[in-house]
Amino acid sequence: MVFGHQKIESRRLLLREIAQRGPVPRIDLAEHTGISRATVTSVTADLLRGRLIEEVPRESRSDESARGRPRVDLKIAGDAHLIAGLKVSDRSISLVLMRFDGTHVADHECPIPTGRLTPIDLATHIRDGLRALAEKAGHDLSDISGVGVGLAGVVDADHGLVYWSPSLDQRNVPFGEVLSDTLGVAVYLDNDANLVAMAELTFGLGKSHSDFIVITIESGVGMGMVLGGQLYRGTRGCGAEFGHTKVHLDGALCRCGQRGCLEAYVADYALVREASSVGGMSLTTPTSQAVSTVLKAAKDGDPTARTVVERAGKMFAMGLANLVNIFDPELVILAGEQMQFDHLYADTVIEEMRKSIVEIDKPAPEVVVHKWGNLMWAQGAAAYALEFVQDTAVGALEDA
Amino acid sequence: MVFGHQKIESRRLLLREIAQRGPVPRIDLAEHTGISRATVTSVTADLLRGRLIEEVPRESRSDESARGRPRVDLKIAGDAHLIAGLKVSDRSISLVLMRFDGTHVADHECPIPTGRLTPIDLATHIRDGLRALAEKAGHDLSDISGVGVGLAGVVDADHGLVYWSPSLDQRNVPFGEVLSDTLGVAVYLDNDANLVAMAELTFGLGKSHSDFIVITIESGVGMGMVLGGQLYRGTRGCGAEFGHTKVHLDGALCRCGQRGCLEAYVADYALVREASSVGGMSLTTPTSQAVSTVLKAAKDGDPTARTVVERAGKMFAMGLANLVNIFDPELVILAGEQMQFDHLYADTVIEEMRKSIVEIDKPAPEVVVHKWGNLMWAQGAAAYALEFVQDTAVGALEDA
DNA sequence: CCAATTTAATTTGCTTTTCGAATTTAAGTT
DNA sequence: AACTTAAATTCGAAAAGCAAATTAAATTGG
Repeated sequence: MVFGHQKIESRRLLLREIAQRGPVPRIDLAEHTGISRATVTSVTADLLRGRLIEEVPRESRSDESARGRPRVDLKIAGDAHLIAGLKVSDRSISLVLMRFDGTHVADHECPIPTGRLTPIDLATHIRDGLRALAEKAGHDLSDISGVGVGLAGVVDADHGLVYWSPSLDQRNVPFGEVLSDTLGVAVYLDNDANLVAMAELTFGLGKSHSDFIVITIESGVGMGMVLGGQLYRGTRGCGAEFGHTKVHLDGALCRCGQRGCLEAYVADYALVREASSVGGMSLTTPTSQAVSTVLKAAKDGDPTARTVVERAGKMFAMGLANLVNIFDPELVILAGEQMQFDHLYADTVIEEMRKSIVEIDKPAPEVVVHKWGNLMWAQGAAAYALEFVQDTAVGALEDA
Repeated sequence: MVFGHQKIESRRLLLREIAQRGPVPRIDLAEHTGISRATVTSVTADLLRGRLIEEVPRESRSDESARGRPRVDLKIAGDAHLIAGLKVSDRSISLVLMRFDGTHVADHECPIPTGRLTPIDLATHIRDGLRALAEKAGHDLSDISGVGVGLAGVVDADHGLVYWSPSLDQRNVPFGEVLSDTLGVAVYLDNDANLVAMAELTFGLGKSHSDFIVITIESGVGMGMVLGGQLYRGTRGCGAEFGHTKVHLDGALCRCGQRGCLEAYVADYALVREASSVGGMSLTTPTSQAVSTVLKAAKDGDPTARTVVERAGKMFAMGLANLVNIFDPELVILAGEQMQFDHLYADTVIEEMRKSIVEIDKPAPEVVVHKWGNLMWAQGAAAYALEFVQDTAVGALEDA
């Protein structure tokens, strides 16, 4: 048939719908998908038989009539599969384990040597981390149905190919393959910039929005885009390089070697560099501490520090405004874990952005700040893997 | 059925495929779409019966064996429908008439009063223009199956609503409705920035690329995006405002009232303004002539003019690089009709852009310059309408 | 407490759509 | 003229989904 096996297609569609809407009765599924009630009954029967979903009694609500046959909610069967997600950063790996319904099972953090590793070494560290993670929950590595992996650098997610990553000592590594060989489990690789967007799409505001962008600030500035309910990756797989968007002609030097990058004004190292070179501040302390010093000085009214911090805010607002002007999203999510960057998330910055976007009668996009924890990335990786595991599970359903 | 009437869906799919690939034999259609040969035969039979496509003898090629039953090419039946496209600009309307297969029938240009018009007035001018256009080809307005209309401003294409346009004296006009009432023909409205992208998608490089951006320079700077083979409009329908992307904090004043917009450095009025305010050039002549003067002076080595023009180029390169960094497209198309902007399309500018994008192992996106004629916009509008006419025609096919 | 009512879910029979395999068609080749 | 090759068509069967009818599970009212 045209669209592959169609029955599989509607199974997939309904499974996704149930995953997204949480417990939901059949009649609502029919309503929202446009599939007839008869077919919903038959398809959900298949899913129930395969133990991918389960029926749960519905608690009565005041807003719906209590008469008639009561609705029966369907939800994803949490125990159907285990999914892991992890992100590799410079000195550690963060991991989470979740059930098929996205609920949290365990998390873990394990240190790795700093600097570049061989693919085999990194794969081994990941395997050890996953084993420890599984053990925490009384499981075995082989119980896991899929592992999502986020890696900094340039990654071709479709082919599991790593063009370049700060974590690896080689270029053009088929790391997806290496990893799944090492683990004996299906591995889904992606650029880490996309992970937070994925996490938002699956567990966050994606439930109610289909076009949004997510900005993350850590050491660098990252970005993920969701367009039409789908993660958009560029064509070369190198994610959206918002941090290296130019905000000043021949401006400040960026660690990427170019000039005028947004990152060169707002990243931690940029703040410290400026404050120490211009002001009398001698900052020989490590970066993270030095940043706090600069921010505190700015708050306390030190004029140099204040200028530096204010300019960072203005540049950030300008970069954001450019994004909004180009994409016209419904929503902009600023995600981060560190209080360090509060100055970029400040109302004044957002106000500044609003003033820089093209005005029309419709309201400007909503801006929300999400302070996620450290596991945000790993959870996004798991969300990414979850999609594949869902599809695989649907494909593996036997016919009656 | 799940996806609406499926037969209609496969008819639509095959018609699009034929439209895009030009004359193509059935077996290739089956190959490319994944539809079985049996079904291709039956569906194309329907399309043939409805006279939407026709069989043409295939010229023999050296690269395919001449044995066996020869392939029979299918192509869109040009005479099935007439489609018009038009764009409203400040002092005239440009129109084209094309056949169902996209071939040119006639074009026309008619002046309109400058300044804002009432919706009814503008609709009347459009009707008159269309009548003149149809007459040129020996047709009547009522022979036209669909009209695509491009309007500057903020347009909600899905609802035919014009939030604001420099051509209209009112806001929030349901202009699509007004027009189709006036014309008695189906009207499809869109923001003009999208039209060139549409034209490229349908008649230009869209045949071989699915992710690209199109930049247009006239008086302002416009942009259209094609992502995944589809035109991307923002969520508020206000097109991609590349021209009002900020390239300098608190920079030059733009006619939109904000500061530092790209347009404020590269648009015609910006060049003239700078050259006259700084240099000794007194430019009281009309803008288009003044621009030529500045450009000529720059070429002849006048230092002031040269600085102005060079900076425009650098700013443009920076804006382009930002786009590439964010989208990572396969291709960037610079489209324009006026030789005036050659300085922006120069190799040095493109080279400058290449130096400002994030480097990875894969090659940078291709950049091509398309010097289309004045009718580019109108043709894009027609291409937009063509899609709808195709779908309508498929939907109207009677069953055997 | 039982009949009527209401609403959700399921079953039944049928239609639509597509496909695979066999067949036909239209050429070239020997 | 008989054979080969490859495209297109035909034909019977299977898949998938739907509408309408039916069944199920609750509340409400007398």
